[in-house]
Amino acid sequence: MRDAEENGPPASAAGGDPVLNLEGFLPYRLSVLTNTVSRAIAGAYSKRFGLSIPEWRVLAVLGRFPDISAKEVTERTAMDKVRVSRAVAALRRKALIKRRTDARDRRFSILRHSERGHRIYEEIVPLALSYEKRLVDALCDEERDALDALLTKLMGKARDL
Amino acid sequence: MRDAEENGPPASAAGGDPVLNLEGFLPYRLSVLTNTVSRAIAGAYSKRFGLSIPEWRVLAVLGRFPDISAKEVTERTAMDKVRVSRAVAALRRKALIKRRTDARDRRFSILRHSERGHRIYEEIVPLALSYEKRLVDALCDEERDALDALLTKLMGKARDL
DNA sequence: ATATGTTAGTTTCAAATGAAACGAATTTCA
DNA sequence: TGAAATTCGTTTCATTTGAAACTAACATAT
Repeated sequence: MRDAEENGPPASAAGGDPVLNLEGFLPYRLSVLTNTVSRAIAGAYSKRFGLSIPEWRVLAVLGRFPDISAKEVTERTAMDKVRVSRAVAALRRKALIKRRTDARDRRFSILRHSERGHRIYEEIVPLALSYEKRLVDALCDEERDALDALLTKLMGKARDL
Repeated sequence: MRDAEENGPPASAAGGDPVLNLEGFLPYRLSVLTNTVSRAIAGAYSKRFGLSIPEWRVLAVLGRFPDISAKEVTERTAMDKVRVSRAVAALRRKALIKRRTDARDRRFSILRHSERGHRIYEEIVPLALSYEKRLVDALCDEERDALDALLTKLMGKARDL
């Protein structure tokens, strides 16, 4: 690797030049960690089951909350409605979920696993949980609790800004 | 909101049906937090300076490590070489960075801010740092240290899997 | 009832993305 | 030497993405 000064001042030098230390910058570190984790998990089911990340997320949330609308899926997955719409369309094409229409308000859909979709879901869940477990196994109990609290706190703050 | 049972069993019910609690699933929580944070920061400079996220990242890493190659940019930003190539091309089009060729090995580029690029960088850095500061202000000193250690630990583990 | 406004979900279109193929420069090894 | 292999960076091409426009269903107000 070419030589370049290692680890200068963290935020601003004496002269006043502001410098951003990318390696220590929280948003950047979060981004790298998240991408690494997401891809690892996606790799576990995308090839084997032909599911995209949005498709898996919809399947996952329907596993826990059957018979909800696409609207509620957007709320529970933090994906925008276009992504959800396309993921739902793809899952229906593959016959992994079924859609009814809410009789009380016919704008709403009612989504639910198909038989096959549910079986696939039940195959993937242990893989996902096992990955999470191996990841979290690097931490002791106190660290796990701390992580949980930190993520909750940061998420709350991030939503405000 | 339509009613749907709140918070069932965390991982697997007595019957043996595996269930994934998306709200508590670490990879998912990381993803939501990261996207929220990234968009908030991007909003601060994309409109005002017409920079995409990859472009800003290249500018940021060149602020800290001037005169590095595109290859080294990929290593320091965790972006793939196609993204870096395009971000570099865009920044050159906007005359925000300059490119030379390494005389010792003419496959390597040598990248550096232009005058204008450096001024823009110096305008954005305080915005980015201020956002990070407000985010981290939700935490006390111990929590900050804990967060730092946790991210380092998780990143190390994630890389292995 | 009719108009106006709002909401759920889809489609369109232009931009972003990444895998794979590529060209140019360099290194390796016979 | 010179042929094969490797590396940096770009380009091609097919897919993914999201903002904005749209349709259909419902709500509200006049």
